[in-house]
Amino acid sequence: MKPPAASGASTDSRQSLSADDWAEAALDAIAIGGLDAVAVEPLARGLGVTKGSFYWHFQNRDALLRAALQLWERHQIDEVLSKVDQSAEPYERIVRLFKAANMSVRDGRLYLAIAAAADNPMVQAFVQRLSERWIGYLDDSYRALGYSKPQARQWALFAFATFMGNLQIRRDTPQMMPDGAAFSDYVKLMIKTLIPREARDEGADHPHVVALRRPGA
Amino acid sequence: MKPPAASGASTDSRQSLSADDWAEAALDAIAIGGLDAVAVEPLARGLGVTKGSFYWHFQNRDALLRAALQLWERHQIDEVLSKVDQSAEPYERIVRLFKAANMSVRDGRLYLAIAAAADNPMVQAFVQRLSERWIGYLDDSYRALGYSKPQARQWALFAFATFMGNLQIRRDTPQMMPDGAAFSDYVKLMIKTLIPREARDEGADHPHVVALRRPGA
DNA sequence: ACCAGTCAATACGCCACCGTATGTATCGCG
DNA sequence: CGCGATACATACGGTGGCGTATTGACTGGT
Repeated sequence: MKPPAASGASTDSRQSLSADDWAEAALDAIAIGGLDAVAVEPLARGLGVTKGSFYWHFQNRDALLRAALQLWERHQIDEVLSKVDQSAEPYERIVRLFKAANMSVRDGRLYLAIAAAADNPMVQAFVQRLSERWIGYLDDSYRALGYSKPQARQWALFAFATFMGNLQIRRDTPQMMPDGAAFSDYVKLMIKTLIPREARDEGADHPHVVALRRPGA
Repeated sequence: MKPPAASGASTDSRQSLSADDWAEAALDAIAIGGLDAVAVEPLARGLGVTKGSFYWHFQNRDALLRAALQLWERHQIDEVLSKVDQSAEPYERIVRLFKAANMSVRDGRLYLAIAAAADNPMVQAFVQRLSERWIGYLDDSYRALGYSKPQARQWALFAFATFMGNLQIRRDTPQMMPDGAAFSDYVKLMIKTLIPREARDEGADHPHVVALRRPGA
C-alpha cells in the first residue's frame, strides 16, 4: 500500500518524504525568506513532521542547502536553456531569454535570494555557474547578431543587468511596475533597445537608435 | 582625562557612544550581512561595549533598525539628490544619477540588502520612498529630454532597473564586470543607449529635443 | 512469524540572540 | 563635596534553532 505517492501537494497527504521533498520545501522557504529561512525545524513543521525525519535524509542543514541548490540549478537549466536553445534566430533567442527572465514571481524571488547569499562559498559556485550561462547565451546571441566579441559581451552584461534589475523592482517595489498594456509597452521598449535587429556593420553607430526615435509616424 | 575625542576611528578611542554611532554600525552590518546582521550583541562586541549600552540608547532592536534606515535615507538624499539636482541639463543629470548609482561598493551592498528586506513593512516604506525618488528624478530628466509622460516613465524604469542590476552583478559576481578601460566602455554603452540624445553630437533630426535644450550659451 | 531496513517521534545538550533588572563608574554642576 | 543624570557592565530568564541519541512503528522479504 502507498508506495511513495507522486502527488505534489504541500500539506500532509503523504506518508513518506523524500530528500527531494525537503529540497523543494527548502527552495520555497528561500523564495520567501532568503537562505536563512532554510531552518530545519520550521521546515519540518511545514512538512508536518519533526526534525527527526530530516536528519535521516540529510547529514545536516548544509547538505540540505546543497541539495536545494542543485535542484534549483537543474530547474533553471531545464526551464531556461531548453526553452531557449531551440531557437536558431538570435533575435528570438534573446527575446525568449528576456521572457524567461521575467519568470514566475516565485522563481524571481528565488534567484534574487540565492544570488544575495553569494558570499557563501558554496552558493557562490552555483550563482556563478548560472550567471555565466545566462550571460554566455546572451553573448552568443549578440555575436550571432554580428557584434564584435567585446561589444557582444557588453551588450550581454547590459541585458543581464536589466533582467536582474527588473526582477528586483518586481520584488521590492511592485507598485512601480506598470500593468497590462503599459507593461507590455515597457517590455517592448526594452527589447527594442536591447536588441538591435539589423546589426549590419559593427563598429558603426548602434542601429537600434534609428528605430528608437520615431515615437509616432 | 580623555574628554570625548572627536576622532572618527571605528575601534575604541571613544569613550561614549551616541545613538548615531549605533545606527552607523548597524548600516555597516547590513552592508555586510543583511538586515539580520543587525543583532544587538554582535554589534555591541564590534563597538567594544556590551548590550547594556545599547538598551540605554534604544528601546529595542527595531528602534535601532528604524534609526539606521533614517540615517541611510538621509545619506542617500544628501549624496545623490544634492549632487544631482545642481545640474540643469537633463543629460548631465541622468549621467550623474548613473554614476551615483555606481556608488561605493559598501553603499551598493547596503541598498541591495535593504531592498531585499522590503517585505518588512517598516523597511518597505523607506525603500519605496527612495525608489520613487530615484525613478522620479529619472522621469523628470527624460521628460526634460522631450519624452512623453508614459515614455519618460518607461525609460526611467528601464534605467533604474539597469542601475540595480549592475549593483547586483557587482555584488554577486564581480568577476563578470569588466575592468579598467573595458568597464569604461561598458558604462559608455549603457549611457549612450539609455540616454538617446543625438542633438548635441549630430544636431540632426530631433526637433523636440533640440527645442527643449538650452545649454546656456 | 520474524527480521532488517526505512522513516519518523521524542528527548536532550548546546549556542546565539533578545530583553530586563540591577549594579556601577563617571561627569556636570551647584 | 555630593547628588543626579549619563553611559555603561553584569547577571538572568526566555526563545529558537542545530545536532545527537534513543526509541518506535510500519514495510517487505523469507
